[in-house]
Amino acid sequence: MKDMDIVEVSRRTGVPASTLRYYEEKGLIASIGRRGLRRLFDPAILERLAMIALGRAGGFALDEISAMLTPDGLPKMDQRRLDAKANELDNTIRRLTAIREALRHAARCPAARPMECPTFRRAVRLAGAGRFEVAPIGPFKAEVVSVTGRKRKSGDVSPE
Amino acid sequence: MKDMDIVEVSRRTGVPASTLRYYEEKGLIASIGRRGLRRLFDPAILERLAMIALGRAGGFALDEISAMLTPDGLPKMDQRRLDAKANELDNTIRRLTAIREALRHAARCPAARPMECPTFRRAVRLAGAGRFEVAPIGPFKAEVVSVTGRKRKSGDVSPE
DNA sequence: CTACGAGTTCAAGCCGACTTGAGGTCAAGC
DNA sequence: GCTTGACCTCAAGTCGGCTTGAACTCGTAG
Repeated sequence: MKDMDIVEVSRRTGVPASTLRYYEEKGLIASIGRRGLRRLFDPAILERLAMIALGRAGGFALDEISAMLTPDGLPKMDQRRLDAKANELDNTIRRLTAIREALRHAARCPAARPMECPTFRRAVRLAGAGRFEVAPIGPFKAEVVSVTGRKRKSGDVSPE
Repeated sequence: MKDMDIVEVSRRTGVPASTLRYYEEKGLIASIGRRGLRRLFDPAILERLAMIALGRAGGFALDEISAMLTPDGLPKMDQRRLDAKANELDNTIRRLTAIREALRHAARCPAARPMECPTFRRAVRLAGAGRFEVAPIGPFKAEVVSVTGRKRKSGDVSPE
Protein backbone atom coordinates (compact mmCIF):
# COMPACT_ATOMS: atom_id res chain seq x y z
CA MET A 1 0.00 0.00 0.00
CA LYS A 2 1.09 3.50 -0.74
CA ASP A 3 2.14 5.98 1.86
CA MET A 4 -0.61 7.89 3.48
CA ASP A 5 -0.56 11.53 4.25
CA ILE A 6 -1.55 12.86 7.60
CA VAL A 7 -5.05 13.66 6.52
CA GLU A 8 -5.69 10.16 5.41
CA VAL A 9 -4.30 8.71 8.59
CA SER A 10 -6.47 11.04 10.54
CA ARG A 11 -9.51 10.16 8.53
CA ARG A 12 -8.94 6.45 8.85
CA THR A 13 -8.19 6.44 12.51
CA GLY A 14 -10.22 9.29 13.84
CA VAL A 15 -7.12 10.66 15.47
CA PRO A 16 -6.92 14.40 14.84
CA ALA A 17 -3.99 15.65 12.84
CA SER A 18 -2.94 17.81 15.74
CA THR A 19 -2.70 14.70 17.86
CA LEU A 20 -0.65 12.93 15.25
CA ARG A 21 1.77 15.82 15.16
CA TYR A 22 1.87 15.79 18.91
CA TYR A 23 2.60 12.07 18.96
CA GLU A 24 5.33 12.53 16.47
CA GLU A 25 6.85 15.29 18.52
CA LYS A 26 6.79 12.98 21.51
CA GLY A 27 8.41 10.25 19.51
CA LEU A 28 5.50 7.86 19.65
CA ILE A 29 5.16 7.72 15.94
CA ALA A 30 7.34 8.71 13.05
CA SER A 31 6.55 10.02 9.63
CA ILE A 32 8.54 8.66 6.76
CA GLY A 33 8.75 11.79 4.72
CA ARG A 34 6.95 14.77 3.35
CA ARG A 35 5.09 15.82 0.31
CA GLY A 36 5.70 19.49 0.44
CA LEU A 37 5.24 20.21 4.08
CA ARG A 38 2.75 17.45 4.47
CA ARG A 39 3.74 14.44 6.47
CA LEU A 40 3.65 11.01 4.95
CA PHE A 41 3.24 7.85 6.92
CA ASP A 42 3.80 4.23 6.31
CA PRO A 43 0.51 2.37 6.44
CA ALA A 44 1.88 0.46 9.40
CA ILE A 45 1.14 3.60 11.31
CA LEU A 46 -2.40 2.36 11.63
CA GLU A 47 -1.34 -0.60 13.67
CA ARG A 48 0.89 1.48 15.76
CA LEU A 49 -1.89 3.90 16.48
CA ALA A 50 -4.06 0.99 17.44
CA MET A 51 -1.45 -0.06 19.95
CA ILE A 52 -1.27 3.42 21.30
CA ALA A 53 -5.00 3.57 21.60
CA LEU A 54 -4.90 0.26 23.38
CA GLY A 55 -2.46 1.62 25.87
CA ARG A 56 -4.38 4.82 26.36
CA ALA A 57 -7.55 2.86 26.91
CA GLY A 58 -5.66 0.91 29.50
CA GLY A 59 -4.89 4.10 31.32
CA PHE A 60 -1.23 4.18 30.53
CA ALA A 61 0.62 7.41 30.04
CA LEU A 62 2.08 8.20 26.67
CA ASP A 63 5.55 7.87 28.10
CA GLU A 64 4.79 4.42 29.36
CA ILE A 65 3.34 3.47 26.05
CA SER A 66 6.37 4.60 24.16
CA ALA A 67 8.43 2.56 26.55
CA MET A 68 6.34 -0.45 25.64
CA LEU A 69 6.66 -0.09 21.91
CA THR A 70 9.87 -0.54 20.07
CA PRO A 71 10.65 2.15 17.56
CA ASP A 72 9.90 -0.44 14.96
CA GLY A 73 6.34 -0.67 15.94
CA LEU A 74 6.45 -4.00 17.59
CA PRO A 75 5.05 -4.01 21.04
CA LYS A 76 7.78 -6.05 22.47
CA MET A 77 8.99 -5.36 25.84
CA ASP A 78 10.11 -7.86 28.28
CA GLN A 79 7.62 -10.26 29.56
CA ARG A 80 8.07 -9.17 33.14
CA ARG A 81 7.12 -5.65 32.39
CA LEU A 82 4.08 -6.64 30.41
CA ASP A 83 2.98 -8.91 33.17
CA ALA A 84 3.49 -6.16 35.68
CA LYS A 85 1.28 -3.94 33.63
CA ALA A 86 -1.32 -6.64 33.42
CA ASN A 87 -1.24 -6.99 37.16
CA GLU A 88 -1.68 -3.31 37.63
CA LEU A 89 -4.74 -3.51 35.51
CA ASP A 90 -5.90 -6.45 37.51
CA ASN A 91 -5.84 -4.39 40.64
CA THR A 92 -7.64 -1.59 38.98
CA ILE A 93 -10.27 -3.95 37.74
CA ARG A 94 -10.79 -5.35 41.17
CA ARG A 95 -11.18 -1.94 42.62
CA LEU A 96 -13.58 -0.84 39.98
CA THR A 97 -15.59 -3.97 40.39
CA ALA A 98 -15.96 -3.29 44.07
CA ILE A 99 -17.04 0.23 43.37
CA ARG A 100 -19.53 -0.89 40.81
CA GLU A 101 -21.02 -3.22 43.37
CA ALA A 102 -21.15 -0.41 45.86
CA LEU A 103 -23.05 1.72 43.42
CA ARG A 104 -25.45 -1.00 42.46
CA HIS A 105 -25.99 -1.76 46.05
CA ALA A 106 -26.44 1.85 47.02
CA ALA A 107 -29.08 2.12 44.34
CA ARG A 108 -31.35 -0.22 46.19
CA CYS A 109 -30.08 -0.64 49.69
CA PRO A 110 -32.55 0.99 51.98
CA ALA A 111 -30.10 1.80 54.73
CA ALA A 112 -30.43 5.43 55.60
CA ARG A 113 -26.73 5.76 55.98
CA PRO A 114 -24.92 3.59 53.54
CA MET A 115 -21.93 3.31 55.77
CA GLU A 116 -24.11 1.33 58.11
CA CYS A 117 -24.50 -1.27 55.46
CA PRO A 118 -21.83 -3.96 55.57
CA THR A 119 -22.00 -4.51 51.86
CA PHE A 120 -21.33 -0.91 51.18
CA ARG A 121 -18.56 -0.67 53.70
CA ARG A 122 -16.90 -3.65 52.22
CA ALA A 123 -16.94 -2.00 48.84
CA VAL A 124 -15.47 1.13 50.26
CA ARG A 125 -12.74 -0.87 51.84
CA LEU A 126 -11.98 -2.78 48.70
CA ALA A 127 -12.01 0.39 46.76
CA GLY A 128 -9.03 1.45 48.73
CA ALA A 129 -10.92 4.22 50.34
CA GLY A 130 -11.14 2.18 53.46
CA ARG A 131 -8.55 4.09 55.27
CA PHE A 132 -11.41 5.99 56.70
CA GLU A 133 -12.63 3.02 58.45
CA VAL A 134 -15.91 3.74 59.94
CA ALA A 135 -16.87 1.72 62.88
CA PRO A 136 -20.03 -0.20 62.84
CA ILE A 137 -22.19 2.38 64.33
CA GLY A 138 -24.68 2.27 67.00
CA PRO A 139 -27.88 4.11 67.50
CA PHE A 140 -26.34 7.51 67.44
CA LYS A 141 -24.30 9.54 65.20
CA ALA A 142 -21.64 7.59 63.57
CA GLU A 143 -18.60 7.39 65.61
CA VAL A 144 -15.52 7.08 63.66
CA VAL A 145 -12.83 5.05 65.11
CA SER A 146 -9.59 3.43 64.56
CA VAL A 147 -8.13 5.16 61.70
CA THR A 148 -4.47 4.84 61.58
CA GLY A 149 -3.24 8.29 61.14
CA ARG A 150 -0.48 7.11 59.00
CA LYS A 151 0.12 8.93 55.88
CA ARG A 152 1.25 6.90 53.02
CA LYS A 153 3.71 8.43 50.77
CA SER A 154 5.52 5.66 49.12
CA GLY A 155 4.27 3.96 46.05
CA ASP A 156 2.46 1.29 47.82
CA VAL A 157 0.29 -0.86 45.81
CA SER A 158 -3.31 -1.73 45.73
CA PRO A 159 -5.01 -3.45 48.56
CA GLU A 160 -4.37 -7.12 48.73
CA MET B 1 -17.60 12.88 69.56
CA LYS B 2 -16.11 16.27 69.58
CA ASP B 3 -15.45 18.31 66.52
CA MET B 4 -12.20 17.71 64.78
CA ASP B 5 -9.96 20.34 63.41
CA ILE B 6 -8.56 20.18 59.95
CA VAL B 7 -5.28 18.74 61.10
CA GLU B 8 -6.94 15.88 62.81
CA VAL B 9 -9.12 15.16 59.82
CA SER B 10 -6.07 15.22 57.66
CA ARG B 11 -4.17 12.95 59.97
CA ARG B 12 -6.97 10.45 60.24
CA THR B 13 -7.79 10.31 56.57
CA GLY B 14 -4.50 10.97 54.92
CA VAL B 15 -6.11 13.72 52.91
CA PRO B 16 -3.84 16.77 52.91
CA ALA B 17 -5.20 19.88 54.51
CA SER B 18 -4.79 21.72 51.24
CA THR B 19 -7.07 19.20 49.64
CA LEU B 20 -9.63 19.59 52.38
CA ARG B 21 -9.64 23.31 51.85
CA TYR B 22 -9.97 22.75 48.16
CA TYR B 23 -12.88 20.39 48.66
CA GLU B 24 -14.57 22.89 50.89
CA GLU B 25 -14.10 25.58 48.33
CA LYS B 26 -15.70 23.33 45.76
CA GLY B 27 -18.58 22.63 48.05
CA LEU B 28 -17.86 18.95 48.48
CA ILE B 29 -17.46 19.22 52.19
CA ALA B 30 -18.35 21.83 54.75
CA SER B 31 -16.70 22.87 57.94
CA ILE B 32 -18.92 23.58 60.88
CA GLY B 33 -16.99 26.40 62.38
CA ARG B 34 -13.62 27.73 63.31
CA ARG B 35 -11.32 27.85 66.24
CA GLY B 36 -9.47 30.94 65.51
CA LEU B 37 -8.80 30.59 61.85
CA ARG B 38 -8.70 26.87 62.05
CA ARG B 39 -11.53 24.93 60.51
CA LEU B 40 -13.56 22.55 62.57
CA PHE B 41 -15.36 19.59 61.15
CA ASP B 42 -18.06 17.29 62.32
CA PRO B 43 -16.72 13.76 62.67
CA ALA B 44 -19.16 12.71 59.98
CA ILE B 45 -16.72 14.31 57.63
CA LEU B 46 -14.78 11.09 57.71
CA GLU B 47 -17.62 9.18 56.14
CA ARG B 48 -18.11 11.84 53.60
CA LEU B 49 -14.48 11.79 52.66
CA ALA B 50 -14.68 8.04 52.34
CA MET B 51 -17.52 8.49 49.89
CA ILE B 52 -15.56 11.02 47.96
CA ALA B 53 -12.58 8.71 47.85
CA LEU B 54 -14.87 5.98 46.64
CA GLY B 55 -16.07 8.17 43.85
CA ARG B 56 -12.61 9.25 42.91
CA ALA B 57 -11.45 5.65 42.88
CA GLY B 58 -14.33 4.96 40.56
CA GLY B 59 -13.03 7.56 38.20
CA PHE B 60 -15.71 10.12 38.78
CA ALA B 61 -15.01 13.80 38.62
CA LEU B 62 -15.42 15.88 41.71
CA ASP B 63 -18.38 17.59 40.16
CA GLU B 64 -20.06 14.30 39.53
CA ILE B 65 -19.37 13.20 43.04
CA SER B 66 -20.85 16.28 44.55
CA ALA B 67 -23.90 15.66 42.40
CA MET B 68 -24.13 12.20 43.89
CA LEU B 69 -23.94 13.29 47.48
CA THR B 70 -26.61 15.27 49.18
CA PRO B 71 -25.37 18.19 51.20
CA ASP B 72 -26.27 16.12 54.20
CA GLY B 73 -23.73 13.54 53.40
CA LEU B 74 -25.99 10.82 52.27
CA PRO B 75 -25.12 9.38 48.94
CA LYS B 76 -28.61 9.36 47.68
CA MET B 77 -29.26 10.06 44.16
CA ASP B 78 -31.88 8.47 42.11
CA GLN B 79 -31.55 4.84 41.37
CA ARG B 80 -31.40 5.38 37.65
CA ARG B 81 -28.41 7.60 37.92
CA LEU B 82 -26.58 5.24 40.21
CA ASP B 83 -27.32 2.37 37.90
CA ALA B 84 -26.11 4.40 34.99
CA LYS B 85 -22.87 5.02 36.80
CA ALA B 86 -22.58 1.36 37.60
CA ASN B 87 -23.05 0.56 33.95
CA GLU B 88 -20.41 3.02 32.95
CA LEU B 89 -18.06 1.25 35.25
CA ASP B 90 -19.13 -2.03 33.80
CA ASN B 91 -18.05 -0.94 30.38
CA THR B 92 -14.81 0.35 31.68
CA ILE B 93 -14.19 -2.92 33.44
CA ARG B 94 -14.87 -4.88 30.30
CA ARG B 95 -12.50 -2.76 28.35
CA LEU B 96 -9.80 -3.02 30.92
CA THR B 97 -10.25 -6.74 31.12
CA ALA B 98 -9.74 -7.04 27.40
CA ILE B 99 -6.65 -4.93 27.60
CA ARG B 100 -5.27 -6.96 30.42
CA GLU B 101 -5.74 -10.05 28.34
CA ALA B 102 -4.02 -8.39 25.46
CA LEU B 103 -1.05 -7.57 27.64
CA ARG B 104 -0.85 -11.01 29.13
CA HIS B 105 -1.10 -12.49 25.73
CA ALA B 106 1.45 -10.17 24.23
CA ALA B 107 3.83 -11.19 26.95
CA ARG B 108 4.04 -14.69 25.59
CA CYS B 109 2.61 -14.74 22.14
CA PRO B 110 5.41 -15.39 19.71
CA ALA B 111 3.83 -13.72 16.72
CA ALA B 112 6.26 -11.26 15.27
CA ARG B 113 3.55 -8.78 14.65
CA PRO B 114 0.97 -8.93 17.36
CA MET B 115 -1.70 -7.62 15.07
CA GLU B 116 -1.38 -10.81 13.14
CA CYS B 117 -2.42 -12.71 16.19
CA PRO B 118 -6.16 -13.19 16.38
CA THR B 119 -6.18 -13.17 20.13
CA PHE B 120 -4.44 -9.88 20.25
CA ARG B 121 -6.59 -8.36 17.58
CA ARG B 122 -9.65 -9.43 19.41
CA ALA B 123 -8.42 -7.72 22.52
CA VAL B 124 -7.69 -4.60 20.61
CA ARG B 125 -11.14 -4.68 19.17
CA LEU B 126 -12.78 -5.27 22.52
CA ALA B 127 -10.69 -2.58 24.02
CA GLY B 128 -12.36 -0.25 21.65
CA ALA B 129 -9.02 0.68 20.27
CA GLY B 130 -9.78 -1.07 17.05
CA ARG B 131 -11.84 1.82 15.96
CA PHE B 132 -9.03 3.97 17.18
CA GLU B 133 -11.34 5.58 19.54
CA VAL B 134 -9.57 6.23 22.70
CA ALA B 135 -12.12 5.91 25.36
CA PRO B 136 -11.00 7.50 28.52
CA ILE B 137 -11.00 5.62 31.70
CA GLY B 138 -11.10 7.33 34.97
CA PRO B 139 -8.84 10.05 36.17
CA PHE B 140 -6.49 7.68 37.75
CA LYS B 141 -4.15 5.47 36.03
CA ALA B 142 -3.76 1.84 36.53
CA GLU B 143 -1.19 2.16 39.20
CA VAL B 144 -2.75 4.85 41.19
CA VAL B 145 -3.62 3.59 44.51
CA SER B 146 -3.39 6.50 46.70
CA VAL B 147 -6.67 7.93 45.86
CA THR B 148 -6.64 10.27 48.70
CA GLY B 149 -3.04 10.33 49.45
CA ARG B 150 -0.23 12.33 48.22
CA LYS B 151 -0.14 13.22 44.69
CA ARG B 152 1.24 10.60 42.50
CA LYS B 153 2.20 11.24 39.01
CA SER B 154 -1.23 10.35 37.91
CA GLY B 155 -1.76 10.96 34.30
CA ASP B 156 -5.28 12.05 34.44
CA VAL B 157 -7.43 11.24 31.60
CA SER B 158 -10.17 13.60 31.00
CA PRO B 159 -13.59 12.46 31.94
CA GLU B 160 -15.97 11.81 29.21
C1' DC C 1 2.31 32.59 -12.84
C1' DT C 2 -0.52 33.48 -9.22
C1' DA C 3 -3.87 32.70 -5.87
C1' DC C 4 -5.82 29.58 -2.80
C1' DG C 5 -6.51 26.25 0.55
C1' DA C 6 -4.71 23.00 3.40
C1' DG C 7 -1.01 21.72 5.59
C1' DT C 8 3.12 23.45 8.80
C1' DT C 9 5.56 25.61 12.99
C1' DC C 10 5.79 27.45 17.53
C1' DA C 11 3.91 29.24 21.46
C1' DA C 12 0.31 29.58 24.31
C1' DG C 13 -4.02 28.02 26.28
C1' DC C 14 -7.22 24.61 28.53
C1' DC C 15 -9.01 21.23 31.88
C1' DG C 16 -9.09 18.82 36.37
C1' DA C 17 -7.33 18.22 40.73
C1' DC C 18 -4.49 19.74 43.44
C1' DT C 19 0.02 21.93 45.43
C1' DT C 20 2.93 25.75 46.47
C1' DG C 21 4.38 30.28 47.94
C1' DA C 22 3.97 34.80 49.91
C1' DG C 23 2.17 37.28 53.25
C1' DG C 24 -1.60 37.61 57.10
C1' DT C 25 -3.77 36.22 61.60
C1' DC C 26 -4.59 34.15 65.68
C1' DA C 27 -4.50 30.83 70.13
C1' DA C 28 -1.31 29.45 73.11
C1' DG C 29 3.01 29.34 75.82
C1' DC C 30 6.40 31.93 78.41
C1' DG D 1 2.14 41.22 76.50
C1' DC D 2 4.69 39.34 73.09
C1' DT D 3 6.57 35.74 70.37
C1' DT D 4 5.90 31.74 67.89
C1' DG D 5 4.36 28.63 64.74
C1' DA D 6 0.53 26.59 62.73
C1' DC D 7 -3.30 27.54 59.94
C1' DC D 8 -5.35 31.02 56.94
C1' DT D 9 -6.22 33.37 52.11
C1' DC D 10 -5.41 34.18 47.42
C1' DA D 11 -2.97 33.78 43.38
C1' DA D 12 -0.22 31.24 40.69
C1' DG D 13 2.02 27.01 39.35
C1' DT D 14 2.08 21.91 37.93
C1' DC D 15 1.20 17.90 35.08
C1' DG D 16 -0.55 15.26 31.12
C1' DG D 17 -2.59 15.34 26.85
C1' DC D 18 -3.98 17.77 23.66
C1' DT D 19 -6.12 21.98 21.09
C1' DT D 20 -5.94 26.56 19.25
C1' DG D 21 -4.21 30.70 17.02
C1' DA D 22 -1.16 33.44 14.36
C1' DA D 23 1.86 33.56 10.89
C1' DC D 24 3.95 30.90 7.18
C1' DT D 25 4.83 27.55 3.10
C1' DC D 26 3.74 24.64 -0.51
C1' DG D 27 1.42 21.85 -4.34
C1' DT D 28 -2.16 22.44 -7.39
C1' DA D 29 -6.04 24.49 -10.01
C1' DG D 30 -6.92 28.03 -13.21
